[in-house]
Amino acid sequence: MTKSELGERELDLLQALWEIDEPATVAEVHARVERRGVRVAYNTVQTMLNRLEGKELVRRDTTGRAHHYTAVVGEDRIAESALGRIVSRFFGGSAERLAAHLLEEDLDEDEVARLERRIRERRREVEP
Amino acid sequence: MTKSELGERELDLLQALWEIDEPATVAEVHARVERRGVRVAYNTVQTMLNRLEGKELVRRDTTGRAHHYTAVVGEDRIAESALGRIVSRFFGGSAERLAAHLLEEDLDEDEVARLERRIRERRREVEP
DNA sequence: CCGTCACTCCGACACGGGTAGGAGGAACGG
DNA sequence: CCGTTCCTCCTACCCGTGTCGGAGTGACGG
Repeated sequence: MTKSELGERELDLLQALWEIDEPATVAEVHARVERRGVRVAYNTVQTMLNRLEGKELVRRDTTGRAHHYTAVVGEDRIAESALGRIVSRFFGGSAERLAAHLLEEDLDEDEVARLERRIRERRREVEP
Repeated sequence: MTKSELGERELDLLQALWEIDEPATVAEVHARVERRGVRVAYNTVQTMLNRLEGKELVRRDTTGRAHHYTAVVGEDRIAESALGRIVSRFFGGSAERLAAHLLEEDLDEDEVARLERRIRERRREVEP
């Protein structure tokens, strides 16, 4: 059970780690999030990274002068759990209803067309 | 700009108001959320309802002994904004990518089939 | 008329995310 | 060798959500 309800900043840091995709120092993570337009102090990054370690969402390699952090959770898991909350709260727990909502409210014609093609392709794989 | 980032409990209360769909008292809202399985004190409901009023997400009619609260925001708006955050954080701002994700990860065959039909129906409306 | 009840109001506290300063120590450049 | 720089660690504070308790008050049943 993904206990989450991660804050925005925490997600920013995780995202930085996912992007870097290898053990990264505080400085590297900090640089990354700042380049994303998130203004935050170096120490703040460090603190939150350590807190994330406490939640076991991040692992820390303390060998060497600058410690290296790695995300322990994948982006998929976090995305899925965030999505799950939305689906269960606003769409009666039905991903299908969310899909229908996207269709009606958020996707333009071209996007719908591509989605349809995707569906057909998928059918070919599953149902030969 | 929907400033939101509403808490779970706040959403519970809004949802209760959406469901009741008419000016409701604290007692009514409380009863509603409790029946949903959310255990919370009457006073907590009152406090949060008043805080929601402060955020102008809820309006209060103070005529009469028991005040009546009404949601000022629609469920759609809140859902859309929550969804928007997910989309921009995890799907590069593209609802299409979210749809693709649902297709690959969350929908079963039948659901996909129904979605496809929906798409065709939509096409008939838009493109006669 | 009086006790009880049903509400509202005000105040309080916990917890967690967010933010950061300052101390202290290791390393590095000259 | 020495000052500067780069990190870590510890500590601290703010704010918002979540959670109530107790006081005060108007209404209502008997």
